[in-house]
Amino acid sequence: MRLASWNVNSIRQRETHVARWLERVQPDLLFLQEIKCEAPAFPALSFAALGYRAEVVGQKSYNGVAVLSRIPVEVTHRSLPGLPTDDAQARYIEVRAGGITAGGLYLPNGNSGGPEGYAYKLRWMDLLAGHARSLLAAETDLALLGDYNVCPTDADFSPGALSPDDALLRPETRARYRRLVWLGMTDALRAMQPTGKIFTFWDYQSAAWQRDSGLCIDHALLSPRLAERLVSARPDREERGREQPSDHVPIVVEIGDK
DNA sequence: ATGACTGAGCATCTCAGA
Repeated sequence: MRLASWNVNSIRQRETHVARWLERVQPDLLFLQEIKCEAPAFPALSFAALGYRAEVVGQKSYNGVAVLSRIPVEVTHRSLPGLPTDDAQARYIEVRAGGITAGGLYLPNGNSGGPEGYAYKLRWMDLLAGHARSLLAAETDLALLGDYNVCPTDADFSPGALSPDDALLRPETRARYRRLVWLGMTDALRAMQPTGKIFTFWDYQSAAWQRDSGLCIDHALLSPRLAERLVSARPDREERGREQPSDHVPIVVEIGDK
């Protein structure tokens, strides 16, 4: 089973990038973040032509997540369980597919909106950990993948790419990411490459891509039994070199058969 | 010293991204 995640920074700007990538990589599930549109504006037809159906949790202008699948899926959640029902931010979608549960997430950045904005990020991470804990308690084969907006360690960003007090690397942020890992989840990218640089994002500014000044903020966490089936996990850096790319590249995780 | 990126939207500027 091939799982993937990609923050596309507007699906309408990246429609052809995504279509070509689906043809090239052929994932079973592709989770998308920052689609930046409501469901009716999602270009579902061009993906349907390639054999992928879309489940969309849309939002105008900001955020927005979706999943494209070439296998049957049942949507289990369209928002993170535990958030207030009036929370309008489209950041979570979860499906059952191919015998596993897979959540696609777009975690709040936390640098905007002052102290409230950062508190929202931490609250979101607390709820994510609580949700993961209950799924794992029920022996669910679980994958949580997406744009976490967290650099877990100092190996996960280039020197100078972030200010020292950035919300992506504050101790409170990292502690909450570790709490997720300590539930028994395996960071698939790091399991495949324990040391050295792994980047999934390069800023559009300051020639960050040309200088390879990047961040590792897109992650795939796997429950214990899925981790045992892990075959490969990698960011697809090729996509960052294209014309008018997203600032993030896709991550691809291969899970072997049971 | 200067300029310095991208996307969306009740837009020619502001907000957000990270």
